[in-house]
Amino acid sequence: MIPMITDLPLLVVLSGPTAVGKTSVAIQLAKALSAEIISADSRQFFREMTIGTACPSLEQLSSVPHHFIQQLSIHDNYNIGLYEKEVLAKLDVIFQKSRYALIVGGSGLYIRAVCHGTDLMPDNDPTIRTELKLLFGKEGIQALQKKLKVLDPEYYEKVDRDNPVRLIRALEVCISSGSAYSSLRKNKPAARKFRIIKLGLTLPREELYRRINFRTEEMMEAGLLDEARGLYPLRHLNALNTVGYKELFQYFDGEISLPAAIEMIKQNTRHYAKRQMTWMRKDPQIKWFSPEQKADIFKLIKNEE
RNA sequence: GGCAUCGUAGCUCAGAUGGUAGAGCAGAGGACUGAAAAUCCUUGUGUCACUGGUUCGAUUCCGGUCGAUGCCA
Repeated sequence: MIPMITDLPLLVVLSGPTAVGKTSVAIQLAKALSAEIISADSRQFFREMTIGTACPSLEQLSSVPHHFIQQLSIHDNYNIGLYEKEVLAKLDVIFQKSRYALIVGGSGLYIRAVCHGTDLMPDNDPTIRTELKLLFGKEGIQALQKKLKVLDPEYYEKVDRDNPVRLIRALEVCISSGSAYSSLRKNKPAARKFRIIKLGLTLPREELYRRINFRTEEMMEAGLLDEARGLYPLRHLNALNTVGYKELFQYFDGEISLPAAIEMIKQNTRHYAKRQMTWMRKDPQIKWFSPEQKADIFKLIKNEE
């Protein structure tokens, strides 16, 4: 017999800009639903980064089972393809125990990978990327543009051509797969064995910015400076190209004063929150709430049944 | 008190030998399928401190006022 649609378990997606208060809402919600939490914060994956990523506290982590938190080292290479696969596997396990699972985080692309799916792409050979970076360093963006125009004229027409990261990604796929990047991008929603409800937390801009400033000060008091100093020798790692760390590295370099670095952290966090909102606003499925509306959120989820 | 310099976009500052002005940053908007807390794009009208004068025309020149800074007393 074909299962009724409502027999499918429910994945509750909770997103929103940084510092909006996702963690505490998520924990209360998870308790109320007996759900486990999957993190979708691409920097909370790394165990070396705790204070600067506003990682949930030990009490918070022990009050509800969490997954995909500090499970990686900053030395590991990770990407959304792996994340999608691993989260789907984890959800299979969670849904054996519970009708609900909660995925919480601010990394829109990672959430998209779980909900919508990503197209299958060849595993990337790191040497290709290294070579492309080298080419970019030596000959500039034009060299990448020229290459892409030949290998994938269709994508060349639509990409933001001044964006080296995007050009390099497209090129590495073209080179390692032997076919055009655009031909692999199907963008078809993947089949999922669960239903999805998307919730977003938001606050008026001013209030959010106030919270960001306050949280930055809290991080400094909690010892972010020491955490960053310990990671300073590893600053070249991608995971450390992160707000809260890169500014302090500049301070260690003697480029800026400590107060200036702290101001930069606040500012760059605001920029980040703004980009998150731009991404999330685009998704019409997200139902928006303020972090205080926990009861309304709970009611909405129950109405899904 | 005297002398000097300065007062231009939220901030830091450019600039026009007189024809009402422009950058960086901030702010705002946007893009983004394996680096995503990353990366990239778009967006600048403001009594040019105030007030008289010269001039067809002044924010630009001259005088005064106020404010800031520095030096001298």
